Amino acid sequence: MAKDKIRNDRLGKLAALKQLNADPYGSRALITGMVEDVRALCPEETPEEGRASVVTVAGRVVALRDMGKSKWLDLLDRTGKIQVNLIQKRSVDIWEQAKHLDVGDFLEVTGILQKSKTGEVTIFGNSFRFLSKSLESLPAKWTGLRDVEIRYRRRYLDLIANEDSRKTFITRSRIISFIRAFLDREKFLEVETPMLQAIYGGAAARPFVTHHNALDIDLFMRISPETYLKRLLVGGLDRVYEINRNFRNEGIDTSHNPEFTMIEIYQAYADYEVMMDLTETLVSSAAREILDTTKITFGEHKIDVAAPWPRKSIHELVREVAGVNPEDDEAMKAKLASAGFAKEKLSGLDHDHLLGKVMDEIVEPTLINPTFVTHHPASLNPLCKRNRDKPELSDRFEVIVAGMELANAFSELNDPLEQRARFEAQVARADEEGYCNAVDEDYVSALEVGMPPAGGLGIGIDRLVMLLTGNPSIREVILFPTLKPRTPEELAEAMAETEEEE
RNA sequence: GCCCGCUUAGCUCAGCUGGUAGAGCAACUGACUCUUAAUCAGUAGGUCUAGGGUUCGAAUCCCUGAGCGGGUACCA
Repeated sequence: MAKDKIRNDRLGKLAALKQLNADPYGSRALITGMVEDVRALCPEETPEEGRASVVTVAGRVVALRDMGKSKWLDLLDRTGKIQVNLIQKRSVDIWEQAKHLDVGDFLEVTGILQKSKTGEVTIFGNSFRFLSKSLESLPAKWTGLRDVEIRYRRRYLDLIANEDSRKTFITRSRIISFIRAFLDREKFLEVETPMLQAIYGGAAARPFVTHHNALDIDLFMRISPETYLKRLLVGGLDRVYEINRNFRNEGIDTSHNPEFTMIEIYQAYADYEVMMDLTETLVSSAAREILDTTKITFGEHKIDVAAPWPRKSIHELVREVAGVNPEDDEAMKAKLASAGFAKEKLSGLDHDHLLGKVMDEIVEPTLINPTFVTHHPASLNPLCKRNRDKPELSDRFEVIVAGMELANAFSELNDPLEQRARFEAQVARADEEGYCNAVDEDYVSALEVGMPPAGGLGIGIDRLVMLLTGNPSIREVILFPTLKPRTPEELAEAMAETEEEE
């Protein structure tokens, strides 16, 4: 195969370099700076003899133009590309090594920084050193790498070949840094709470189960850090947040990955309305800081994340968007049926679930710009405070953008007696709702010690990054999204299991 | 889970109603000291996703499986 042939050729070059006493896998490079910074040092005019500045950079060769006794190459690091020229005459002693250069190799280059005749910033190399010899050819520079399966499984190739992808992940990192800086400024404390939990809760999702050998107990990968963060409010850490992974054992699609990054933020003495202010400020200022604009193109949609965002109750939205009376179950059923839903599926739904269905199916797809959807039925979330005036509703909101749930927040229930009662009701329905596996007595007894009223907020970081980078698929913003195993050994194993099942 | 689509050289892709596989780039050899998708001349490279079937003959048609993508269901 061509692939093996290339590898053998490169192994030959590796051996040749060793013959020349050159280490193909060099160590520490003493660079002048990153490519971007070095480029900025380049003088406009060619300097006089003896006054030129000598710089050292390191990076991967991504293009090689061979002209016999001269070679031009492009060196890439995270910040950009810089052109390098090597001439036999100027670097006689290492010219033999230069003959073994390939696209893909990492080099350290030292030379004079000045523009070429065509105006390109160039390092005219006096010397270079191999930092790493590549044994596999990179994807063709011009066509890039489009095969999504290779892009996800071998993300390093994607990052080398596709600048868009590289930018997406750099932006992701900057978004997270921005959020941390923002919350630190507001005197929030970043904390870490258990990912291995004996009792899981804080959301409605099925968990991953794992096993601890020494304790000989099953543990659950957390579906949410919520109850642990609120224990910290009880402990007096009155503003906390955690950015980390949650795990939900459910379907995979363009907005769901089994492990995903959430930020949860809890602020004592606040409520859900304070969290609305926080959410729209956080997101819109992140956009302004990182994108320099609040206007975003997302798939088909033009979205503006500038604050303030409209705040609408579920009842208002059902009335305005779906055009039905939210108190009239039959009208909602008729509406859903006319939208193509099977009547037999609708008959089993109670009032609260009917409302949820109308929201999910009819209202949310129409919400493109960020919208606070408020006052969900209290029965749907046992951790959420009831609305004072309408106790059948909760003081809660979700943020919907481009039809997708971006954030979820509420005033935290801090009455331990009501909390226990709601947990018990939930466990009784656990089979159908899958909300939690047991009453979390430890959490309830924490509430009995006393938890201040608080606003709690969760934002899906992956979805926020999707929004701010204009990527309509969550796999484009997760470096290594969950995929089925594909290596020969893994495949053989998977096949064997399939056969056993049959 | 169900439905639809995709899978051909290292990469990006052609390949019609079935006639035995092609291009560009990358690679290799040679020429070339200001190129930048370098150029020029030449060479090599394939289990057409896997298995089975129909056929004189299958990348192409049929069946089964795999991976990936999209939709749908599930996910308050």
